[in-house]
Amino acid sequence: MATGRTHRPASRSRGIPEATVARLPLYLRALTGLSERSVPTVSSEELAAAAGVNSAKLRKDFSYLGSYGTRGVGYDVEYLVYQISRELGLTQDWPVVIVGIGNLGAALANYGGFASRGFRVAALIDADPAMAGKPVAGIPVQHSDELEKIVSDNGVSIGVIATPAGAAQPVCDRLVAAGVTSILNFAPTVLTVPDGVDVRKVDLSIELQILAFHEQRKAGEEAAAAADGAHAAAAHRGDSAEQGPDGDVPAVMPA
Amino acid sequence: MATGRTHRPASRSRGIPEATVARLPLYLRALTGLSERSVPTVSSEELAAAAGVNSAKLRKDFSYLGSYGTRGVGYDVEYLVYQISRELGLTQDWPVVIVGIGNLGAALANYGGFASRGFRVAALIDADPAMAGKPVAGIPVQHSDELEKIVSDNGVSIGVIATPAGAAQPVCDRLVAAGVTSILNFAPTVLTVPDGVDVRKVDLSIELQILAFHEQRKAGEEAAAAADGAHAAAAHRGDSAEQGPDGDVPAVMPA
DNA sequence: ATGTCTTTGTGAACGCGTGCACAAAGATGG
DNA sequence: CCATCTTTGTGCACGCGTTCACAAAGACAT
Repeated sequence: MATGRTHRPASRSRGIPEATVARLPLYLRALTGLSERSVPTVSSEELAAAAGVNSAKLRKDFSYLGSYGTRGVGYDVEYLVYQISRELGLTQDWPVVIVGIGNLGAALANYGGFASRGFRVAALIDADPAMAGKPVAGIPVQHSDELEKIVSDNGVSIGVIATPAGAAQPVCDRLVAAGVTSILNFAPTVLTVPDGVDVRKVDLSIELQILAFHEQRKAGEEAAAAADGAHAAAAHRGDSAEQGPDGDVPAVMPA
Repeated sequence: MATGRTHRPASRSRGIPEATVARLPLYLRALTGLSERSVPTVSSEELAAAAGVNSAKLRKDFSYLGSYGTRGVGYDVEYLVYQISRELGLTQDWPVVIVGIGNLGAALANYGGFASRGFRVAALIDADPAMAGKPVAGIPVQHSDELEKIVSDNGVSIGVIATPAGAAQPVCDRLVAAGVTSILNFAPTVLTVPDGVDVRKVDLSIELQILAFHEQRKAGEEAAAAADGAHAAAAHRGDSAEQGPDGDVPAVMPA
């Protein structure tokens, strides 16, 4: 319900699928590269390869935006850059605040990808009084007390939370109360926000855990050829024998 | 047939859907919190709320792992923590290397979420000779020349790339050649890897761009609601005044 | 034991995203 | 102007993921 809502139920806004929106930045980056190399036009096949997706998918994605290609030729790079930028809302300047200037917050403040794409770091905010005034990435850190004033004075609608987990929800609440309606959360916590506020989560350890799963599976497949010893964990499972308990064990449970 | 390893059908391993795997870390985190508070059992409804998902989805996810719940009671927290950890492969210790010790790399090295979840930072690697030997998060940075030796000596199978975009692909190639089979990529580039290597991408600016899209859409809806009858004249927002909800585009087509 | 109550586990329906395959559209050359 | 060639745009089918709704399973009280 109110937690981490990422999808749009009443998405009749323009009918652009969420999956497509998530790929638009990918296309935009590839197109920017082509633009810098002064490539005039690009085919769906070439652009798809540069963006790392399927060409049919790319064409379908673009079809949601309109017919911006020329059959037999391809897409005009500059025109497409403009169209996607406009669609993503990057033709305007979005002021963002970063809350929590630890290692990660500092990394974000220094990250060049923001400024170059329509985002402007309006302020850095930290709860530690010792940080106040200290410049990070050329921007002086301000104390949390100023949060509400900063948000409203700068018309900030996008906030980035890079605080420890415990501080995330209170910071989130204050941001929302001050007028922020989109939040990028790096803290390992589930944020609860009112309706109408978008939250996206980036969780470093979750990504690693997903990799570990696949890694384990790969190791298990390899071990399929080799003999495996008995494992210790005594799983007391009620019934059935169908699915093997884990990836490296045959369906038959040795007694 | 045994070597047919194309994309990620993921079906044959155990039939755990990819979407479910991606949520397991979420459940695990919620369960860990309950465990620390000595909560013995939890219902699907409670756990789902803590993890920020639908309870039906959670039950279905768990059903892929087996029948670990007790009807009328719920799930045993400790038991479930163990089962999910084992499923994700977190009962073993995964050595990881972080390549590119800039702001982001340092943040990752300091991130506590790694060590606490079965991951161990085996080494920090950077191409800058001036960084060599300098300790970050208590670990001395080593020079890129040592990459292959570090990976093979430590049996590293998971690598984290936090380099600038230009260096990402070469670093990736070297990691893979040295034996790494899972890569977490923070550089804004599409990595090309051979079959059998998993890549997950975390892209900060893409997340922001997706937020900007929704933010723009929200602003457009508000404007449409305010100026009800007429098709919204996008206020003085700097961009060209044509992003009405209907989706028609200016006829100006640069050739 | 029996009945009631709670909560799981899952069959089934539905919607979304993906990829195929091809017709339409336009460029290009004769 | 016509034929051919290239590339887009999309109808369609399929599979995955989500959600509903409910029967089965067990706890608990009487």
